[in-house]
Amino acid sequence: MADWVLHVDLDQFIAAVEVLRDPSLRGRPVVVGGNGDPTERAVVATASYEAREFGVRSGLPLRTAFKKLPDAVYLPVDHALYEAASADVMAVLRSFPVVVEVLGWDEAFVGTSVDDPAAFARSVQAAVLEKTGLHCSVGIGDNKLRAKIATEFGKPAGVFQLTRENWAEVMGHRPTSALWGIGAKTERKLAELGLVTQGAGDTVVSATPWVVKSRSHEKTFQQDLASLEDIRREVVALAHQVAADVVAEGRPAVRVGVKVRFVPFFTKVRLMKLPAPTSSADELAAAALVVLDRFEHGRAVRLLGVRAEFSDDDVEPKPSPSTYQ
DNA sequence: TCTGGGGTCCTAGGACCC
DNA sequence: TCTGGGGTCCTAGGACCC
Repeated sequence: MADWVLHVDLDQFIAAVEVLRDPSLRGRPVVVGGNGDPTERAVVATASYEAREFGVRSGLPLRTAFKKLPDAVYLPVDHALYEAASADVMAVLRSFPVVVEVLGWDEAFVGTSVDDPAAFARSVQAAVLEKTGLHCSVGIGDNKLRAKIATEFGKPAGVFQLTRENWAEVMGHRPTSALWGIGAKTERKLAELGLVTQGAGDTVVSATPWVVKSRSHEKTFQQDLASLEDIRREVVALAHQVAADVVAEGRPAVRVGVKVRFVPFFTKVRLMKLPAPTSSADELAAAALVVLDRFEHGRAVRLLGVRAEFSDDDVEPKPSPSTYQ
């Protein structure tokens, strides 16, 4: 028996959940994003494989997607539905004798000790499909980084194993941005330095529940805001939404931040430590207005955001090694 | 028909203290 | 007569991920 890290990732998760709700969508190009109105300021959250064939992918402006694919089905984002589906999938994973570390709605690390990880991965896929109707891909690795990267080679609905043995063969010719955590900017910097890739990574899969460190709400306005009066009103409204999350979290906020995206597309963030921790909507709104006053105003505003941050001190201690299997 | 929303982590610089 | 070194707190910004 050997220790393995599996990375389980649902295939086109949001689109797949929408197809489960409405099976008539199966096989059609489905695009989920914003309020489902492809003429609004919003971007694609997920596109089905049928839509991806036409170049519609996550992050693309909905308006651009609509130009490429006017006949696709456009749907609004339904967070509650995806959260419920995600919880079902995680429950299936936990039904195995493994440690599950949730990474997001549609992915998790699974730590296990088995002789045949590929066979185990297949049984996980079969269980997830049977219980939830959703397909997933599984990456198998000797650490988290390799497992995470392996998943992409297994999509869709497949299994791929990436370890010290085949790392150079599989990854050697790929750009550094193929690594998890390396994006376009870092890739460019590394290329200038001529640096090569390597596969050192974290092997500990932890079941410790994720503890949120901040809560935020932001809003892109369909029409830019010109008056300070409108801006202040929207900041107060966002602060009240954030306060509701803070109350639900049961921990007071210790910092308040305001994000302003000015026209044409220029974003600034200001933060302030609160004089005392609070969960009060009025106090958070008042603090947000104080922070708002510290911006240089004058340009029109296309987005506003308000964030509340929690103290690091009340976060649980690190998992002990005994949580590792 | 330009460019969402919700997060985390890291770095760097200034203020301040001993 | 001119100012070291170390530490912490706080804020701004960058980068990345889903």
